[in-house]
Amino acid sequence: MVSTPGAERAEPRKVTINDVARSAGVSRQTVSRALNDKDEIDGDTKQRVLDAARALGYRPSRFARGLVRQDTMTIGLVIPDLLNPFFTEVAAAALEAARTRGWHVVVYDTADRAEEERGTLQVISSQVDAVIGYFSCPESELEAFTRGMPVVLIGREGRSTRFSSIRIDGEEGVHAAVAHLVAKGHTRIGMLDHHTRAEPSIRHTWFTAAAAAHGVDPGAVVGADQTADGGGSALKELLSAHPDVTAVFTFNDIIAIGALREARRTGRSVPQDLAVIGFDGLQLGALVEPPLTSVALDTRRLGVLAIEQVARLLSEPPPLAITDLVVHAELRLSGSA
Amino acid sequence: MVSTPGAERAEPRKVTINDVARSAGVSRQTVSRALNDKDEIDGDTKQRVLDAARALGYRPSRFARGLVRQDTMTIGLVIPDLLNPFFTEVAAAALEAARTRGWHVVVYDTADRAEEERGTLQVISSQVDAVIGYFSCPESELEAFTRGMPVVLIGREGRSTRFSSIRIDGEEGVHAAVAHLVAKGHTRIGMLDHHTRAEPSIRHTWFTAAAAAHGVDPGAVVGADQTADGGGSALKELLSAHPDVTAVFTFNDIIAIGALREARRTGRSVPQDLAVIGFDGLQLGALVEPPLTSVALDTRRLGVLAIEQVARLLSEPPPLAITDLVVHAELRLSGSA
DNA sequence: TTGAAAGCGTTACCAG
DNA sequence: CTGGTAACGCTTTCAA
Repeated sequence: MVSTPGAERAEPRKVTINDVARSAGVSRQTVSRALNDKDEIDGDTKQRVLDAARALGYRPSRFARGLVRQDTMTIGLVIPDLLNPFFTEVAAAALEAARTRGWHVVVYDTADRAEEERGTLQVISSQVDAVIGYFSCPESELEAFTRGMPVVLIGREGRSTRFSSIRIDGEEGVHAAVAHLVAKGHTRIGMLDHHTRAEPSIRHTWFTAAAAAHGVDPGAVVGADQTADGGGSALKELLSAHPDVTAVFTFNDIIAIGALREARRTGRSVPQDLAVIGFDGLQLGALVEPPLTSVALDTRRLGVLAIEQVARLLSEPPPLAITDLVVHAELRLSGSA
Repeated sequence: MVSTPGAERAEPRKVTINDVARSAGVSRQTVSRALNDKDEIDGDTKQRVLDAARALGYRPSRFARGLVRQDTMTIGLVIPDLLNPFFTEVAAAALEAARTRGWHVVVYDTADRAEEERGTLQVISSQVDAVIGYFSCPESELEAFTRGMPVVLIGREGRSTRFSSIRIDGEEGVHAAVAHLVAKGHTRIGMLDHHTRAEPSIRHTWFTAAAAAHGVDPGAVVGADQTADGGGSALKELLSAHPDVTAVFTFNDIIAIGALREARRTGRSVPQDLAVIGFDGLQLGALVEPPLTSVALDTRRLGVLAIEQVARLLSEPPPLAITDLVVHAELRLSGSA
């Protein structure tokens, strides 16, 4: 939980521009000139001011400065887990895109907990000019906390027109993945979904549809934590419940990688004994053995699109033009299937 | 490069508290009361104000608010590459530690480029209350840009007392790594250092000393980019120059993982044909095959210590108490050596 | 319960 | 080249 802010302020009262002015025997404005490197100031005076400022340990207040020169954009980026490479990749792309615009990005990691998400939502509106995030709370709540602020949702459909959202469309990709497995002769395909808070994931829906389209029974599904360990345990569970499964599709690459490792541990070779296809197409997938086949999307594009959409929202008055922002995920074949 | 900030402001002039007051037919203070949920206000009035605020799309200025209630702490976290899991782990820990204090963290990814680092330094002082970072520029420059602000350096010795720094001490760990390799019968041990900007890395120094202590020739060293691909190419280069090498120590785990993959590609089995020991002890090391042996440090602790040190700096007037902040790295044996 | 006035720390705009 | 004055948008204090 977010504790009382500012509990640990520095003891000494803040040194202001006035203190520096007094100490240097000049006026505030002159101090301002010296510090902001204006040229309309005498060399000696400037040096004297700079010295005084340094001596006092003066640092301009970013609030006062921001108040008068309204030229700073700060974006809040809210993600459930920075250690999940998917979000790291998105965040890295967003940071870069923001940097080219001179924008600052405050990152909030909610540890995938509703409580932290709410805490963040609570404070964020007074800290940033716009929000990009992967939220799991209901839209009504989002709405309440972000009123009047541009919000871009990633990996989630925005049902209200209040929010922009960037959709991840993996329907065709998942279809292709199942088709590939079927073509390879697999007739029993399982899925390691993620442990959802409520409903099954959309990726699961895609899987079910694709399986049905190929006459495959989509019944072998277990939930997994979104970690490699979670993927390992889930695979174990899946195989013990459905020993005839010879291929698995997973909610994401992290889970797939855990499954890969579990398969290895139990002496199955991949893809011969068990084929594995993940989702996300993380760079990480290329580092494991065998390299991971995945329904891959462009995480970089996701981050960049989000920043671009914020820019659009900022310059365009509501209501939102209903641009359909989509990142498509496509099957990328590699060693694991 | 960081472009002109705020180039894309919203067209419509900002709605202020005064606009809301006028629209609701009350005074500023009443609006303030309504929005801040004070109880000294009539229910109807409050509702009317809230409605007006929503209708106008009003959002309080964080600068004005920050100016009057000085209770927000924002830390700048500067790292060379968020996609490098080492920094991701440190960042995640720092974010979490900051969150428990109610602090906000602005993350800057400098893409490992001096130019971006300078750009960041340039703007950061007017955006945050303290800085935590992995910098490569000279201290004099750091000093100039962060005057009067608490600064905590990670993974780098602070030579001046102007900065706090958290040291990574891997001397014993590297010694143990070399000892382990020697005990396994390796007599020709190479190192994949990182491509440094200037001098060889301190890790290389540790390696040289450890090798000497064990009567091993430490001459087989090549530089590598800090990526898996970089590690792969570097291993190729090392082995072609020194075909008798049977074990390598690497600057970090990412490079080691690349080396692992390259070894596999060229048909060498690890650790039989080639032993590999990395540095950092990333979680990622447990996902590759074989699991990576590494001189491991507690990245989480690094991030947490940095935040704690900022807190200390904030409450303690300079000059800095010379606390020696260290994170020790120790050999963690696994499959690759 | 509400409003008027006084800042918070800084920079912009004019005078001098 | 320098200083006075007026914002910037908000909250706090004190009266009404």
